Amino acid sequence: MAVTMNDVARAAGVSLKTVSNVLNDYEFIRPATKKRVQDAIAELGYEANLTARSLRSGKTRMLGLVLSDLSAPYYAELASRLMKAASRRGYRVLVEQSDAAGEVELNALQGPFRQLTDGLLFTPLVIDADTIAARLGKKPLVLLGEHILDPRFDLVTMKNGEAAAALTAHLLAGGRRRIAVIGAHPDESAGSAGLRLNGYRKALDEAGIPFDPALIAPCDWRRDNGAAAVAGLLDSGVEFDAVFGLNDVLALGAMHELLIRGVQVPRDVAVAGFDDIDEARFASPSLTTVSPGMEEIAERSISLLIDRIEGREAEGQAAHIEAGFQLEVRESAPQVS
Amino acid sequence: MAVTMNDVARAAGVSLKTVSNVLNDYEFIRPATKKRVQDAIAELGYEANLTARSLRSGKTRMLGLVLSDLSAPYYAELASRLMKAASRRGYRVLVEQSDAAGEVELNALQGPFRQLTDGLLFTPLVIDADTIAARLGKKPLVLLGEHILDPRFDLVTMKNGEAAAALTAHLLAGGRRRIAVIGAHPDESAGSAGLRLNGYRKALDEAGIPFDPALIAPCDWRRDNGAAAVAGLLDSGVEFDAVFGLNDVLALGAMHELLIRGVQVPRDVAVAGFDDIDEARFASPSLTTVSPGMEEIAERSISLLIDRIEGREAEGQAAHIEAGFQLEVRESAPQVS
DNA sequence: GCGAAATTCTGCAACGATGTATGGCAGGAA
DNA sequence: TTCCTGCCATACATCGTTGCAGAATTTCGC
Repeated sequence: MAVTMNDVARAAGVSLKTVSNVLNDYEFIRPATKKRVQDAIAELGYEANLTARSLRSGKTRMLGLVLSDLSAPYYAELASRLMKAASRRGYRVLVEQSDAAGEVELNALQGPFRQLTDGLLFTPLVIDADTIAARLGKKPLVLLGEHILDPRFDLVTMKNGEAAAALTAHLLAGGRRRIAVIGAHPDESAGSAGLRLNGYRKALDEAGIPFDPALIAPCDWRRDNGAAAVAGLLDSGVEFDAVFGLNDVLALGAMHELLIRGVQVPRDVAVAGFDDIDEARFASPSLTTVSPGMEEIAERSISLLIDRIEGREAEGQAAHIEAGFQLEVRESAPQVS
Repeated sequence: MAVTMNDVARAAGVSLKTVSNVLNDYEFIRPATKKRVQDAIAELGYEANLTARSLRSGKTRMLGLVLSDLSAPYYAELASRLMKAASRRGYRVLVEQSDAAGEVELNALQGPFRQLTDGLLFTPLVIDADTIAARLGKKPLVLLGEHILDPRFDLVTMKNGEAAAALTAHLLAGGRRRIAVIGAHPDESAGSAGLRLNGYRKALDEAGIPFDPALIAPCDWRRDNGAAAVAGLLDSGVEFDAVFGLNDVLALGAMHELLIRGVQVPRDVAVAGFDDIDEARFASPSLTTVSPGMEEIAERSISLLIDRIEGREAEGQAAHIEAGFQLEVRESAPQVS
């Protein structure tokens, strides 16, 4: 049986509550008493029981993180950073993989998962704003990414549209005129895919290049889909001189397929991605991409969520935070002077 | 205020304890009573308070997973699979990143983290068997990987030595004679690095090829280290016709550096890795590597740990489980007939 | 139709912490 | 001297659940 506060109290010759007060930095404790208690704690090796504390206080000091799949490099890096940022502030992160299943997303909002956490970082992929609003309890929620842009919810994201436009402009500046886009999600306009596609179209417009739907390949954001999409384009005979993967794994999958088919990158087809995962820098050729300021995203979303939890942030108005981005020009779509 | 068991009991006209019994599938409950309770639960939208349950029962139905860094692709994939396997059995996984810091590893063993979990999946990188034994409480512990081989602890791992030998033999069969090894950990023999290096030496021995220490590059298992190690080898003028990265990111970093320097893969230098991360298949050229049967590792380690927790597994003797492996021959070190 | 056994349900006391209310004891003001 | 205020410590109730022991009811064998 573990050491409890009662044991400490007995050993120190004080009441249970005094031990509690010492632990919680209560102001009015005589230094001598405090020391006696602390000595007893050290001697007995007492550790506070977090479960009991949670039951009594209603706080768990855990944050929930809901994302589709932790094995996707972008999410893995993000989760790692979020966990470190949370840890610095005395919180842990409990991850839930939704696999883009609506049921899991719903359960994360209201089920046992919610109970275990003081607040939620949520990347909704399936359910919509009204569903969230309907199921949302009293605990704080911060949305990540931006499948949902809604004044009711806090949101931390990045300048998807701007970044995609900048990347597209870079490809155009390199002389590319027929830029295929891989990973579009036709049914969804507010999500990252939609916003990035918009950025692409905006850049085309500004350059006076017509938009050709034949260049847009819809698919889920997985490496093998990127490869398959490029295979489809090549087989269908659509001409293109660049590929914009709406995220890095798509671009890398696409690049792999191009190289297998004997298409040279970047000579024949330039390739660009989005996310700047660690792998992009070490691909061959290295991948031109957008670095989304992930550290900023992690830091600010954790800060915002914890501020909400601890009531430091004014209620009533949702925060919409947009992290900056940076173009990482590498071999797959180099600068052309 | 949330709905409690008391509210349900009142609504169903039974005692608090009967509600508890229904929830816990107690055997002797009249079907009619059970239904009344279940209806009341449904009507009130009651959800069990996990914190209270944990306090009372001493179980959290959470498993701890301690690894160095979730953003490493191998760990990300492993964590994802472990979480799914645990979820199927009604457990959650709480991840702790140690960053290979001994202090964090110690705290995971005995601190608050331990309290929050019913059992631990632990990849120790710094602390040794005796330290673990000294700090180990009563809760089950399963070691992952094999930096520690000790009869006191359960261990789930793979045939590191055999696999490395098979991979080396494959390189030798391809006519390679000077195989550089990247990512050795000179101070540690029982860890994955040591075992894989042993496998390499064994294969060399069997082929009658002398071992050359100049070909062994020690470094931590990070992509940029792989690149730097190859750069070092090239600069130092050591001759080699193959690179064996002790894991995939090392191999991929190495391959990147080779290609940048104009060394052709596999013509001039073959490259092989270890882990078969998703990325290996889509690298250019695709990476020859060892697939470690990760699904088996995930499934069996979760099973073992939960069996221990629930007392299904006989105490007293530690299980040492070795998952199988498979050679994935790809472009970077192809089959030579 | 009786006692024993099986079934069904209940009350009480924990699990280990914290919030509230309050009780002493100083010392300074009245 | 008396009263009040500020400091320090305490007792008790409480968070929502489950284990234990036992009460009440039914079933069953003979």
